[in-house]
Amino acid sequence: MKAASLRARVRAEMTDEIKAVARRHLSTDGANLSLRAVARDLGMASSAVYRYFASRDELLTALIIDAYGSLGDAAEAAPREWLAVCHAIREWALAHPHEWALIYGSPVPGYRAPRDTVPAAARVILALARIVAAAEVAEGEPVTGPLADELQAVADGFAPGTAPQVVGRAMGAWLHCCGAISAELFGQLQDTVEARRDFFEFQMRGAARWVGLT
Amino acid sequence: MKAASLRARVRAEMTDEIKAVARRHLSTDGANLSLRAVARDLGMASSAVYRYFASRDELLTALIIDAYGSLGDAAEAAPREWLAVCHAIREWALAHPHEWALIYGSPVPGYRAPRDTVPAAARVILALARIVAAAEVAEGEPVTGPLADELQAVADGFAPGTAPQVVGRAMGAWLHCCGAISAELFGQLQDTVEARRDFFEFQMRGAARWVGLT
DNA sequence: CTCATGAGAGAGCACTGCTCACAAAGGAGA
DNA sequence: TCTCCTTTGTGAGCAGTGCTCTCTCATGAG
Repeated sequence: MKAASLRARVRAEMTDEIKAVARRHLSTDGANLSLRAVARDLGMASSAVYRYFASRDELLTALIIDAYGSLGDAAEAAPREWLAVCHAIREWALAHPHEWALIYGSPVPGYRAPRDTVPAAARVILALARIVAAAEVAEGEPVTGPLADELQAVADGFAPGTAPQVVGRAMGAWLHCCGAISAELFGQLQDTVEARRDFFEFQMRGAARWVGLT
Repeated sequence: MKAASLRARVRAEMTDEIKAVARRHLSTDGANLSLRAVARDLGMASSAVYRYFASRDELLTALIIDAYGSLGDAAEAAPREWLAVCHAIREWALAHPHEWALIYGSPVPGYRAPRDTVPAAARVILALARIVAAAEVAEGEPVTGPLADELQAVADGFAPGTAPQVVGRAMGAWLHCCGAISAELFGQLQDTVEARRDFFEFQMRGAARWVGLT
């Protein structure tokens, strides 16, 4: 796997370059990314790009996976504390709004790349789950029915030993976090709340209290 | 304004017909709505549609406003109770997923029609705000700083006499609601939670408790 | 040192949004 | 009633898109 990978090496570099240009286009033109424009910027024929990505959707999927990774990095780099991680996530979203829209906005073609994205997406959630699992939170009133089993399964996978209702509350906090960021990014708070950071912190403090942290 | 409106009348009918076909296309093809395809379905030249909508974006804006109206209707038709309204909103979203994506997903071209949509968007929120305003909720610990003033301004506009921190919590509940529905619709809960309705109810019960209802 | 494989070019298809000059067709004013 | 003139619809056309195909050619593998 040394000299044999020379060709694979330049291929990987080219792939990265395409993704970089595509990411730049994404941040200026929005979600309607043009493969031809990317090729034009790279000084190559549009058909050549298809040697690297079978379709525009495949390029987008690659960008989505990378975005999950980047967001995961940001979340893991923050201090292991609820508010810190939340703010790290929000700041990443503010810095990469179109990539946030790509992963948490409406699915672009009405279809979501199925399995490839799941592990990448899990990292951010895990960063929050770790905090909840590490803390001692009150269990509160239990959930019942099939939902309890499902939440128990999630708990077994993500944070063993956590009560299902705590998992449910943690997921709620995560939804609250996503909702707040998306609302801010997508213009839902326009002309209503300008103290965005304070508002977000207020929301996430509430979410933490609901989960049972502190 | 009687006979003079004959022309305006057929124009309005034509406009509605275009929007209806566009809505149908939206529900099958997703967000990448094709004006030409709509025209084709109507048996008219694509250029004729431009007599009614100056651009594809303008058509989409019209659909967005209509969607807000439809959602507002659904929310107002529900019993004036927290959980009932939340479930009505969710059920509307499940019935009109692409329209939900249109209004609460990522902005399609990176741009949001500015003022036209605001009053339409307010109705759903008002349906929830009424419930909070009508209930007697504990004020809890107060907010301070500029955020408090902004929340107070929102309170004065939406539900006079409500404490700013209650408004903040209510907005949080709304964000939680939006986040939960979007997550369900956009596939975030895939392979994790199947008891969707129970999960949503669990979330919104928690949101209500956080606001201070019941 | 050959030679197959991978990378790139370019034409082409069907589609898109949008503009333009043109042709009916109907209501408004004389 | 007759004449305009605004409104509505047409079809061609431009620039752009995703994607496929065939072709060429340099280069790394054997």
